[in-house]
Amino acid sequence: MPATIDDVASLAGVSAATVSRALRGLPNVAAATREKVRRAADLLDYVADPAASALAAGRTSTLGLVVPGVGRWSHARMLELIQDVALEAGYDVLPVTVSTPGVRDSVLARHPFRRRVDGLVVAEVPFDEFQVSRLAEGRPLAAIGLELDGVDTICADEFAGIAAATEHLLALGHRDIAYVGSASQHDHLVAPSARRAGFVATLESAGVAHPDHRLVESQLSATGGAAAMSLLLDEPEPPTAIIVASDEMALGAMEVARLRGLSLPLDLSVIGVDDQPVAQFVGLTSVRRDVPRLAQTACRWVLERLADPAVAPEPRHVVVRTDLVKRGSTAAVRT
Amino acid sequence: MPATIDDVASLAGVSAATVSRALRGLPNVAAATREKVRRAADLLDYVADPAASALAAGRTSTLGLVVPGVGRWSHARMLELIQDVALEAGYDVLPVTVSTPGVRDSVLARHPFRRRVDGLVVAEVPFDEFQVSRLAEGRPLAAIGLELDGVDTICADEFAGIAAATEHLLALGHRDIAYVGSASQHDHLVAPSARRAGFVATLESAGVAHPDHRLVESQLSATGGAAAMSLLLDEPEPPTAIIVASDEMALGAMEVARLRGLSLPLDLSVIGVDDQPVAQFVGLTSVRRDVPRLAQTACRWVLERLADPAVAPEPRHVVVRTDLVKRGSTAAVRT
DNA sequence: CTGAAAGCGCTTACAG
DNA sequence: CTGAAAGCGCTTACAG
Repeated sequence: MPATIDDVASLAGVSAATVSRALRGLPNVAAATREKVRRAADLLDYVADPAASALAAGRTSTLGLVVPGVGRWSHARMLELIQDVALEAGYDVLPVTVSTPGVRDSVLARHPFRRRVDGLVVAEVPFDEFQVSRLAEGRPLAAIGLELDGVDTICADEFAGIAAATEHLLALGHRDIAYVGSASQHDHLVAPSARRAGFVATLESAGVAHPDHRLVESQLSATGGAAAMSLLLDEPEPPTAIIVASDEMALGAMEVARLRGLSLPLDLSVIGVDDQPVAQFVGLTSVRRDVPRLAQTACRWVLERLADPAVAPEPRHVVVRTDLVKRGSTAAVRT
Repeated sequence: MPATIDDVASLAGVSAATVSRALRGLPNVAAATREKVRRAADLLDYVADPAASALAAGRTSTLGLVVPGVGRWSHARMLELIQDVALEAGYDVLPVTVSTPGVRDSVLARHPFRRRVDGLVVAEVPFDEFQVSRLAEGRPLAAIGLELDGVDTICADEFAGIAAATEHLLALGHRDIAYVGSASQHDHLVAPSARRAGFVATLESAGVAHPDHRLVESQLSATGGAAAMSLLLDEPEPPTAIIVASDEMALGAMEVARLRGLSLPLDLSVIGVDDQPVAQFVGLTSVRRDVPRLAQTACRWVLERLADPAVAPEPRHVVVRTDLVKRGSTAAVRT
């Protein structure tokens, strides 16, 4: 049986209240007392029971996190980054993965965070204002990649990123460009619509056509990229360049293109999104998103509001710049 | 403020004890009473406070999970699968990602599961018996991909999988084969050593050489595969076939090979591990691991022991078969 | 089948 | 700076 606060108290010769104060670093504890308590706690390998603390204090010291599966590099990274920031601040993180709209609804119905977390971060999962407030139940919440009025939001400048990618291809002489976006369109999800809009707007202002069959939707995975590429290559006249919504997709797409006998980047230019480590290795041109910035900011905002409920009375909305990293996967169009 | 058990009790006109019993489906509650209580709870949107339950019952209804980061498809899948099984049984999952030996040691020091979980699953994170028992502190634990005496373990037959892959290449006439394994070698981690052994043993029994420079180690990611491939292709006489330890690695490796002007599979045969969805799409020959079986079994074992501490007094050790799925990325050696 | 009461292990005003 | 005491919201023997 693990030691309790009373064990520590009697070993240190003080009251349980003093142990509690000393160990949590509260003020108004004599330095000598604190030292004595610390030694006793160490000796007994004491850690406060989180359930008892939560019940007594009315705080769980846990953060909820909603992510759309962790199959994608950027979401796996977000999970790790948020866990790091939270742990640093003495918070656990309770992640829930929401892979489909069905799961999302069952999550909403099951209240997985009810009384379980003090605040939460929602990362790129399609929720509207109402659903998000149902999840939060009055607790601090920050959203990544969502457009929501009442809560803190941070997202990458997806429009500018894809616009830059499109311009890059135009500058290389491409006039038949395809865009493969995420299949999970949603009013409040920033990426899918902003990217698409960045693509379309750039082509339009250059006077270049963007027929519907050049706008494809697929899963944000290598498999999804491979599937979309197959589709595009099945057409009588395939595009000369393609922008896909993640680097994973790009890898899958490039592999299929090469399987089909295309020589890259001569026959086809490819651009991904995220600029995850592999992009540099395989020379993939990619729209870099500052994933650490997105994840850490969202997490810190929640911690801030937890520490001081009066901070930033108005919801914060930040857009983080994206950068096009040009590499060898894009080249001048074949003439 | 969310409703408490007393709110439900007074609304239903019964005692808190009866509410507790009725809602948890315990026997010895009149059907009519149970119905009445359920309606009251629904009306008040009541969910029992997990902290209070945990404190009173001495159980947290939470499972701990240790995974080595979630950047890899198989680990992300395991997280999802285990979450599903656990939720089904009324348990939450508290995952901790351990990406480096440094993090592993700090996890051991910080007791992240102390009083926080009822049992735990450890998936492919290098722990020895002593460390695992320190984590478990007497609670049920199951390990995936680890060779440990005192606890339930389940792993894929990595030796047979890589042996089959190697035989396949030999049958295709390859005599210069490279193997790229995981950089995280560890006495108790099954995959790295079993795979390597399967590779070496198969070549030896066929009388084929396996010089040291054909045994490479790298990260289990597309980046790691790309890096290893670069290394191998820098040699004066590159191998004609390569087995890499994950499908992600294979994608990275193939991309680099093609970038360098090789034509696949004519100039180079490639085999991955896992057979994740993308493998089928890009025609990658891969050693299929039954990830759902691994994850679900481990999770169920823990739940079983939680339900009945007397079950299976002896630790269980199961090895799950692997299957080589042959596709177009492997072909006869060029003559 | 149901209820009253104790207790789980903490934290937090309140006194001193 | 420290302690005694109440209380957080449940569950669980124990009685009936």
